[in-house]
Amino acid sequence: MANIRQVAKKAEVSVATVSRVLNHPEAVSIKTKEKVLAVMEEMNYTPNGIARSLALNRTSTIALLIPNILNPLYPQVAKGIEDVAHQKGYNLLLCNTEEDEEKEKEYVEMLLEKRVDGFILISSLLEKEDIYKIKNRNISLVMIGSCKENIEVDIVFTDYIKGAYQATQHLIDIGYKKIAHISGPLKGMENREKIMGYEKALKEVEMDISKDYIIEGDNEIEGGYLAAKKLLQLKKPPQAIFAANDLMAIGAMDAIKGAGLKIPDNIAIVGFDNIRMSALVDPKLTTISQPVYKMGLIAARLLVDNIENGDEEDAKQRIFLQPKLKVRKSCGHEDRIREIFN
Amino acid sequence: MANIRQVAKKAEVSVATVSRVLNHPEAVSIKTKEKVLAVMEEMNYTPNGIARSLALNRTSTIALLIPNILNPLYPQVAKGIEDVAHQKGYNLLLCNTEEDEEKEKEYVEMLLEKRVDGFILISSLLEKEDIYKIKNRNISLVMIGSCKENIEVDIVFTDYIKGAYQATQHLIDIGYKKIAHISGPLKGMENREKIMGYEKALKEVEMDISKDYIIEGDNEIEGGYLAAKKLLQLKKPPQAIFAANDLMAIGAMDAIKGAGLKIPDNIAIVGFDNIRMSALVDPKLTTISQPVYKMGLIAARLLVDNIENGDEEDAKQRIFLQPKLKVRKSCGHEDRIREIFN
DNA sequence: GTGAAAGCGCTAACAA
DNA sequence: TTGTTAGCGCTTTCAC
Repeated sequence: MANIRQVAKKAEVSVATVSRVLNHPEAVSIKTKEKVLAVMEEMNYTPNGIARSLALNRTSTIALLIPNILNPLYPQVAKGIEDVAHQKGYNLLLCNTEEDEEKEKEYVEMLLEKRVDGFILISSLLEKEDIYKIKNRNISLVMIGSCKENIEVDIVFTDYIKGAYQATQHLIDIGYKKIAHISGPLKGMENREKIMGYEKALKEVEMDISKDYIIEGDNEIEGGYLAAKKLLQLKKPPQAIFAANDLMAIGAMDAIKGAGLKIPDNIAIVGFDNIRMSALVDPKLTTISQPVYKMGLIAARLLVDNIENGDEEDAKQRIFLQPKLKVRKSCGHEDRIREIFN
Repeated sequence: MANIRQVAKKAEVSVATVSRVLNHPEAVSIKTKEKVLAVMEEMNYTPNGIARSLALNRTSTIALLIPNILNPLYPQVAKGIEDVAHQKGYNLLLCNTEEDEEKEKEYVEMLLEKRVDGFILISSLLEKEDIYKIKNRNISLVMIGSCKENIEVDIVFTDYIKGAYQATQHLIDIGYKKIAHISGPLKGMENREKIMGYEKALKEVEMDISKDYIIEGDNEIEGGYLAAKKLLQLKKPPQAIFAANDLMAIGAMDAIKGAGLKIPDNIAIVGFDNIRMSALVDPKLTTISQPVYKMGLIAARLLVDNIENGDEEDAKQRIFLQPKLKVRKSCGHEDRIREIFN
C-alpha cells in the first residue's frame, strides 16, 4: 500500500509537502497541491492514521464503556455520544462491561495501551484507584451515572435519589401502604441511591422499612420476574412495587400476571428509565424518565472539550439532570391520580 | 509518561530486552525478566499500542458498522460480535450509519485510515465499488445481512425471502385474502428480498399483488404507524399486514388500535425479527425470528479467522441461517392455528 | 540471553 | 513555498 514517501517521489516533491497538502493545504501552492492530490488519487493513497497518531500523540478515538448493551437504555446514551463524536471527528471504541468490574478494569488497561484520547464511563463499577490510573495519565474522562466512589471527575447524572423518592412518594400518595422495592445489583452506586430515595419517601410518612421488601435483582427482565415472585410469596405481599429499572418492572409485571393477579388492581408497579418498551406493555408502565440521549450528548461534548482545550484542573463539572415522573396505567387508582394531577 | 527506552535504562538492559519481556518472555532469563517487570511496575509503564501497531502493521481493532443502534436487533448482533472480539483480544470501533449511505462511506474512509484489521458491515448500503476499496487493500471483511449488490465476500445472513414467504403464507393459511406489506426502506436489499418472499407467497395461491398494499416504511415504530394509517384509509383496507420488522409492526398495531380496531379480529399482524418487545405488546406479536446473536458470533469468528490466518482467496463463505415462524396472538384465528400446528 | 540499529509512516521544526 | 531531518515508541533481524 502506498505510503507518503512513494507519493512524494511520484509527485516529485518532499514528504513534508505531501504532509502539508493533507494537514495545512493553505501552506502549499495551488499547483503543487493539485499535482500531489492527483498522484494520491492515482496511487490510491490512504494516509496511515497510526503513524499520524504516533507522531501527534493523539488518536481521535474515545473509549465508551457500557454496562450492558442489551439494556435499551444504553444504546440511547451511546447514540447521543456517537452523534457528537462523529460530528467532531472522533471514533468510538465500544466496550461492553457486562456490569463486571473485572472486565471493566481489563478494558481500561487495554484502552490505555491503545492511547485513546478520552474515556466515557457509564455507570462504572471502578474504584478510585482505577479511575486514577486514567486521571494520572492526564487522559480526559467523563462519567455518566453515579460512580461507586466519590471522586473529582466530570460527571453527568440523573438525581437517582430524587427519582426513586418521586416514584415511591407517588405510590404513597395514591394510598398504598405496603410498598416493596426491586433493586438493581447493590454493587452499583445508582442502585444504592435509588434505595435511599425509596427509604426517604417511606420515612417521611413514617412507614416501616422492611428488609423483606427490598429485593436485589439483576437489572434484567428475568431478575424482575424472580424478585416479584419472591415478593408474592411473602406472608404479607406488597400492594405496590417500585422497580429500579423498567426491564425489571416489566419482568415483575409478567410474574404478577402469571400469578393470576391484576395490575394495578391487585398490585401496582412503577419502573425507572422510561425505555420505549414501557409504553408498549399492558398496562402501560408508570415510570421515572431520565433524559438519556441528552446525557450522552452532554457527556460527549464535555469530553471533546476537555480533550481539545485541556482539562481545567480545578473546575470539575457535576451536571445533574432532573428525573421526571411519567404517570401511566400500571400504578393504578385513576380517580386518585386525576385528583392529584389536575 | 514512561516509554520503553526509559524502562530499559532504569533496568539497565536494552530496549530489545524490554520488548522481549512483553512479547516473548520465554526468550528472556528469569532474572532479567523479573528486574524489568519490577521497573515497569515502579515506573507505571504502559506500552504504547500505537507504536506497536505501527511496527507490526496490526491494530487489533475491528470496525463495526451498524445501521441503527436504537433498533434493538442490532445491539443483539453487536453483543455476539463483542463477545468474540473481546475474547480474542480485539476492540470494536462502533459506527452508527443511520441507514445513510453517505455516512457509511465516510466511515469506511476514516476506518481505512485508522488501519482497522477488519470490517463487519451490517445490512450495508455500500456499493460494489466501496466494498472493493476495502477488499483491494486486502483487509478482512465480513457482512451480516444482505448487501445491496452481489459481491464475493464472506457473508452471514438469514434467508429473508423465505422468512417473508413463511410470514405471508401463514396469513394465507389462516384464511386472510387481503394481505398488505409494510416494507423497510427500499434502498436496503433485505427489504427488497422480503417483498420478493411476500409476493412469492401470494403468487403461489394466485392472489393479486397490489402496489397499494405495499407501503415503504422507515424501519421505525413511527413509520409502521404511518404506513398502517395509510392502509386503513384504503377503499379496501387489508385484513392482515406483514411488516418487514417488529418495530414497524408495533407501530402498525398502535395505529390500528388507535382507529378503534381490534387485533387480530379486525386486522391481523405479523412482524419480523422477534425482538424482545414483541413478546410484551398486547396482543403478543407473531413474527419471524432470526438468530441475531448467533449471527454476530459467527461473523466475528469468521472475521477473526480471516485476519489471523489470512483470507483464502477463493473460498468465500455464504452462511445462511434459517428464519423461524414464531406464532403468537397477533395473527389471530386460534382454532385454525391449533389445527395447523398440532 | 542480550544489544545495536533499522524501519514502521507520519508531522513539524528549522533551514533555505 | 519547499526540503531536510529528527523524532514519535515500538519490534525484530542480525550479530555477538
